[in-house]
Amino acid sequence: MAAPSRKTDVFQAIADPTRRQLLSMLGEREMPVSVISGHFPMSRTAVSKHLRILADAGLVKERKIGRETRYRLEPEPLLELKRWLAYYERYWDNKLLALQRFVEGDETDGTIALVAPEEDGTRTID
Amino acid sequence: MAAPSRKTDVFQAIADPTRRQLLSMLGEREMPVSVISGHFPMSRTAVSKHLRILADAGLVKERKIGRETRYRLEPEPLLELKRWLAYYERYWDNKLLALQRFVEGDETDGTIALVAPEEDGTRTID
DNA sequence: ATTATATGAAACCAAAAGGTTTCGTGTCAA
DNA sequence: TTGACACGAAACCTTTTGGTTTCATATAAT
Repeated sequence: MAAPSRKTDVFQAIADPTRRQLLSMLGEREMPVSVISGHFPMSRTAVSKHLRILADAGLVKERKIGRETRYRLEPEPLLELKRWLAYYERYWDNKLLALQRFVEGDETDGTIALVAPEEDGTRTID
Repeated sequence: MAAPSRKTDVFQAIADPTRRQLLSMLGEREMPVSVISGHFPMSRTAVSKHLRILADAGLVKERKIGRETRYRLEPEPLLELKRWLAYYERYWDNKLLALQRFVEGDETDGTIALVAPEEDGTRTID
């Protein structure tokens, strides 16, 4: 399955505080737009647009029931974030950090040598 | 300690692909601006601005050496991201998800009941 | 049949983001 | 001391973002 190459980037999607709030809200239960938007100090339409962005990133799924559209959390894309973050776990090990800084003291030309992850966490195939 | 209430949001800071690339690059070694910008298809000034944003988020630290400024990764703020993400781990447990959806089938009024994390992952003290 | 409800689409707008070029300043090298 | 280098600040421009209001459409309720 891999990454379904979504329309909107997950990193981009969660950058907005309103959208993060939406996610936590929709994690609890599926909800229709009007109910959701009741919790925000902005128009229903604005919330609706945020929901679309989240949907484009695969972070929420919509389901039509009668005249209402209900949204619910779809956590799977967050795994990409988790993967990205996992790389940096290694820096939380202080010993490794110390070692690295020690090495830095020597080589000062700025050449890149060590291995990096997929540089930006997105599958850029070049 | 806690959250030093940084000028720029971590979520915002990592939203840009260029900045994510910068982080992975600076994780490997400390580097001066001109060397860093050599790896990007944009002006040195543009890279410099991205570095400032990262610095404002606490994700990189700068150190002046002679006429050059070297930047290095400062991974600590990523812990906020990790904390945020940790909340959603619970949804990756399929059993819990199944249970929740079952419950949803009953209560359809859209009232919020369950406990949410800090809604948007930022320390909003009100 | 008519009216009310739930929602998305469209047009619009101000502010923020991401870039550029130009300029000033501090530092190193001849 | 003169020039080259490394860098940030400032002014500027274009595109994107986050919001608004208005309108159209589908469904539900009377």
